[in-house]
This record gives sequence, C-alpha cells and structure tokens, in this order.
Amino acid sequence: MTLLRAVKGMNDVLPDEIGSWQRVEAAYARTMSLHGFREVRTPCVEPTGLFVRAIGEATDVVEKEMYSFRHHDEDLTLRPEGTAGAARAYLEHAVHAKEPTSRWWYSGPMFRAERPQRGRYRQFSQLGAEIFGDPGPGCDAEMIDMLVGFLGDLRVPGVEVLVNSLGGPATRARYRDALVQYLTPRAAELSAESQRRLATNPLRILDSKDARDQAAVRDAPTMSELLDDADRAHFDGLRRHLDELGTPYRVDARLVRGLDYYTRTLFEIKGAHDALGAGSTLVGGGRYDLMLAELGGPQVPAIGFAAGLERLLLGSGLAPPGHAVDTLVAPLGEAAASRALSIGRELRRKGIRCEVDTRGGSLKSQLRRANTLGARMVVILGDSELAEGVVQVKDLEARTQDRMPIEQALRIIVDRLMAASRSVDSRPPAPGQEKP
RNA sequence: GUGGCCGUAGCUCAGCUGGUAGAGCACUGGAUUGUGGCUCCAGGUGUCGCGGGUUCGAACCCCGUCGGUCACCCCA
Repeated sequence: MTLLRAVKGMNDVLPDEIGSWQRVEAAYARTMSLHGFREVRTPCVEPTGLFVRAIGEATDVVEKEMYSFRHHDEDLTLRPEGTAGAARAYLEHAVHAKEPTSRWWYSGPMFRAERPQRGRYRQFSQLGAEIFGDPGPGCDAEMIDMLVGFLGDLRVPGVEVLVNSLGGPATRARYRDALVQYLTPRAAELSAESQRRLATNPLRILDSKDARDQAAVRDAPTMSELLDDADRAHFDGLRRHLDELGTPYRVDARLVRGLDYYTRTLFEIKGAHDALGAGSTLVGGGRYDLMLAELGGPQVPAIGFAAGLERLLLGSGLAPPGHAVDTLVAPLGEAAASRALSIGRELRRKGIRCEVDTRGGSLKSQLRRANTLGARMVVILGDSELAEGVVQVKDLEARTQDRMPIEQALRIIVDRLMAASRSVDSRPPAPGQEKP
C-alpha cells in the first residue's frame, strides 16, 4: 500500500519549524497592536464572484490560479488573497457607518494553483493589513515605515522599498494608451510573451525580466508624467513623509502589480537574503480607493498590504528557537510511575515546563533525554527514594544532585529556574540569535 | 501551462559511463548491573522512485512514467 502524500504545493510545518513561524507571527501581532490595528478573521472560502469583481477578471490570479469549485448551487473559491474578503466583511457589517477609519490585520492561508517553487506554494500564508477610510498619504507612509521596522525586527537583510503611483483609472487608461502607442512601432524588439501582452495587458511589459523588454521600455513614457494634480499631490505627500521619517525608498516608475484594484500608491518591499531565490518580494501593497464602491459599497478609500510568511521565514535572519523543557521527571520502574506523574502535575502548577519520562527505561537513557530536551533539572524517583518519601534533584547545569523531600524539591526547582530566567531576560539580545 | 536539474538508509550524500551498495549525522544499546553532555565500541532484510528495454550481469546505459526541486509566466 503506497503512502498518501500531501497535495503538491501544500506543505506540513513540523514542530521543529513551528517555532520560527510563531516568532514571526508574534512579532507581527506586536507591530500591529502598536499601530492600532485589530485582528479580523474571515473565511478561507468566498463566493467566486467576490474575487472576480475585486481582483479583476483579466488578472492572472483570477484567470488561471484560483481553486474554484461548484458546491450544490454555489460557485466558491479558496481565497487567493486576503484583501477581498476583508473588504467584503467590512461592507457586509457596515463598519463604515460605525467608525470613520478602521485598521484591520489578518493572517492565514491563501491558495493559488501555480507551479510551486522556492517561496511560492499553492497553499501559503500571508500576513496582511488594511486601513479603511483614510484617504491621505500619511497613513500610506506610516504603513511603509511600519513594515520596514517590522522587517528590521525580523533581521531581514537588504530591505529595499519601491514605491510608485498609478493614479486613478483615468490616468491609467491614458498611460496605457501612451505606452501602447510607444511600444507598437517597437513590437518586433519585444519578447514573444510581451508582444502578446501588448494587446492584453501592456502595463505588465514594464516589469518583464526579459532583457529585450527592459531595453524597449527604458525610454518609454512613465506614469508620473501623466498623473493629474490630485494624484500628484498625493504621491508628493507620501514621498515627503517618507523623507522626513528617514525611511529609505526608491521610486520605481515601472513598478506594476498584478491585481486590478490598485489606485495611486503602490509599493513593494524586497529582501536580499540568498535563501529567497527568485522570490525576493516580501511584501506587496497599495491603495485601492475605488474597490469598495465597485463591490457595491460606499466610496471608502483604503490601503493595504500582504506579506508572504514563508518568504519572511526564508528572508529573515532569525534562528529558530530550540525546543526546551525546564524539568524532566525520571521514574525508575513501574512503582514510581504514578508518583512521577503527580510530581509533574505539581511542577506544572507552579509554571514549570515539565515532561515525565513515561517510557521508563534506564536512568542513563532518561538523562540523555533530559539533555536533548534541554532540561536543566531532573527529578529522579527510584525504589529507594519512593520508600523514604524523597526524590533526587539533579541540576544538569551545576552538576549537583541532592536527596530531599518532594516539597523542598519543588521549591528549589522553582527558585533555580526563576533565577535563571531572570538573568536571561536582563541580558541584551542573546548571541546566537542570528543565522550564520 | 513551459523548460532545466535531481530521485540510493529516517536525514545529507558517495558509489570510477556495467560486476550484485557505502559514509557521516540521527537513533538505540554497551563501556558505567541507578547517573547526561565528551570519547570509544556495537547495532542497517535499503522494492537504489516505478515500469519496460539492452546485457552473461544494471544503482550505473536506453525508453517511458511518477515524484521532487529550481527557474520562466505571475505573484506574497
């Protein structure tokens, strides 16, 4: 019988790796809380129409990457991104009528039926956030600055912020025409892929990796030349804020994103860690002032971003925390087993992370286990200790061992571990936290 | 969807364009009949991914297939 495997592009996160995930998630929750964002949880499954309307019918995500299915009479889709669902929830609960601005964050699995490669999976996790109801460039700048700080917390090397402005739909239409007009006489110089895109999605030619396309596009008109006054003022405001914050960024006139809903501010943050491979984009985001109206709601301006958790893990310089238990209770023989369980319970009630070696085995093997668990203290309970109502308390670090009544043992273990954790906490960031 | 590379022990891999499969790590036990980390010793019946072909003989060569991975497209 052949073993069943996980679905292609959908991965297990085993306990050895989960510490890294939790570390990133905790840092993210902290950042969000410091900036006044509150968590929202929306379903993984939404009506297919939501994504078609929010993301855009002609996008790659909607055209070929969605996990869509028909269940009874409903067309449903596993969410490929988080913004559409958040926007739907915001409108469905009429949150705009209850508070002028809302700051929401989310994290969770997203699904895209693409060919997997490094940092890109069919089920992947995004950390995202949205600000609803704030039209100004101030919150755009705050969001970008916040993300730079967050990536700094994660020790991501080589953080690079790219910003651009797409203007509004009218600007984009004008720009699209200008670009097509510029490129059509040069069509022969473009890659085959881009010749096709010239008709379907000309903006995408701008960020093509093909050298021929890059050359053809080098002197093409840029979006910023066509921004209207209000768009320009917004973009200038964003840049001024970032300059004054001292947040490093680069204006990239060729920055384009694959989702249709963006207006005005657009940004992308890359990392430089070798492990990232081709997927160096860690965060992508932008403003979508028109999307809520297009979904049938009021005209509420909004901005949001999404960060790929798997990519943050690849791109971060943080070492995974080790698995550790403070104390191991080592019973020798059947008679001591029950007593060992109750000692374990007592220790845990005092907040001591503790494992009882229920497999039994030799004392040597139990001490080895204590060692691999990272336990500092071991409570040894053999027949002679049991008979006398005492235990042996072994301190693996101090290499001492004492025989004492259980009450005293509990006190000593608590004292030593608490003292140890205090001294650890007062130290500056521990060495060895960074990857080699 | 397209292309490159790779499938050998739990993991990382070696295996000379053909002669019947190895190392390190991990794990377990022992040296120490109830005392860890270091050291030493011992412990492997592995569909060599699968199917077919060539050959006296295939982990190795050929064809097919499945899986993985990296990259493209696109994206987080």
